[in-house]
Amino acid sequence: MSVTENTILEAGSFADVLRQLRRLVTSGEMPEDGKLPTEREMAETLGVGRRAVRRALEALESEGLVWRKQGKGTFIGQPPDPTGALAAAIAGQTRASEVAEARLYIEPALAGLCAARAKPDDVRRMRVLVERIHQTADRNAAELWDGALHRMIARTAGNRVLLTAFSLLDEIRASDVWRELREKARDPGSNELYFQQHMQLVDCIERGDVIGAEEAMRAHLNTLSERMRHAIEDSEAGDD
Amino acid sequence: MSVTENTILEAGSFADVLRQLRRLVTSGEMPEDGKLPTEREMAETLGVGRRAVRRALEALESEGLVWRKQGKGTFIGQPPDPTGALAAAIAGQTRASEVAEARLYIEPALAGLCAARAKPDDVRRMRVLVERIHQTADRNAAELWDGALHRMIARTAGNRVLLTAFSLLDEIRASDVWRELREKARDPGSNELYFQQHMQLVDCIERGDVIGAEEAMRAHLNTLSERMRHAIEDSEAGDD
DNA sequence: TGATCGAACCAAAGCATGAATGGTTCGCTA
DNA sequence: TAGCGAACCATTCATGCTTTGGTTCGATCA
Repeated sequence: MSVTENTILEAGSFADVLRQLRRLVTSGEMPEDGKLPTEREMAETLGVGRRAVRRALEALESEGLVWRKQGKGTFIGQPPDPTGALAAAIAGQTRASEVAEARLYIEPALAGLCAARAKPDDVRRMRVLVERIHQTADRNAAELWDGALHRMIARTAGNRVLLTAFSLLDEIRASDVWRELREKARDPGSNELYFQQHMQLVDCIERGDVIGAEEAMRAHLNTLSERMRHAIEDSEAGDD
Repeated sequence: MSVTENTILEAGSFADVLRQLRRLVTSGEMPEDGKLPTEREMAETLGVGRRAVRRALEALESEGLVWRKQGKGTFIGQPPDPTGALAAAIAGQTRASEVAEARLYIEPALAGLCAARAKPDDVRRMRVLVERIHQTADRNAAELWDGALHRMIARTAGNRVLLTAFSLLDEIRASDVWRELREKARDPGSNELYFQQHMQLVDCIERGDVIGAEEAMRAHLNTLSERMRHAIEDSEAGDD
């Protein structure tokens, strides 16, 4: 942002509004749906023209802090991706085995492409995520970091169609039924193994080893679904 | 269908209606959107109770000839899949190379699963499609049959998540930009090669050869994208 | 002269209402 | 008992009005 400093001197209209709105947005207050007041309301509340409010919102939008939609409103954060609706639609119809199977085909492909295309900076960020997964004590939080790592690999692969397919899987996994399934499948003894697998995967990606990355991802997913399968069998045996 | 024959004797209401509606549906008449009259209209037109119409429609629906939706109506054929909207959204953002790449990962996976799960009856229908592709003189029509074969393989694979991913690809390929691209890439000399590849693919599927089916599909897609790439380069060279 | 403001208009989205339509239940009749 | 007619329910769609961001224009003031 190259905000002209002199405008601040002018009884503060635009820059003033920008500061106030930025504080409002970043403070994490506001209703849970993240919807801000309308531009007209803000203008009146802040005692300033609508034009000034719009300029401030444009700045915040370019920073990715808010997103706007004509006829809808201004919202905090990033615009929702259209994958969610589709994922919800098919989530109810799919069995766990189908999702695991699909992952076993799509994620190794993404890992391979990622190995071919990742830049040093990408690898560095992946290593940070691997660290976070391993160091986080709270397993729920660790799973969020794990998801972030897989998403990052998918994004770095640089194929939007496969990324959409992955997002579909990711959304299904994020649904409620799956979360509790994963909690059942949790096994503290496996953490060390997961860490080694993650490290091996990122190592392959770093040296551009496509086949190796695919294999590493496949091995990782296999141990995951193995654990999951055991948990399902146990719980089903318990239910009978 | 175990329609009780005696009902026909009773001045024919249900069985009579069923026959009339089946003829109406299979005759390929009706408006292009495939929407049938409302149940109430049909009942009045045929001079019969709504209940009889509903029973007939239930039979036709169980055969997959029509689909119905509360508040919407009764339609000929299969219900549309919800992938369309998402496909349209990402179609504009993706390059041809990305789609080809994604195909190269997803379709071999589907071919492999298909080889593992196809029943003799499925294989028989695939062979019919291969015949049709090869015997149809009109290349536009032949491409429709080709699409049908790939879709059938995807469906027979029996994984709904991967099927959704495939549908996404399929929708993108069906969009206008892609159709004209395929027309440019058309090469009459390749027809014999495509036929052989299709035959080899179905052969692998028939004998449950997972690896072979994957390889065959991969080889097929590679020649396709090879042709496509040449066509793109030629047209770009021509544009300069 | 240049920036800001207020007002008005445009286009996209939401919302409320009513009609159409498949899904369901009830009592009546032959 | 099966069919019929009627009524009611839940979902979907069409319609018109309102909201809201996007845009333009002239007026105002430093």
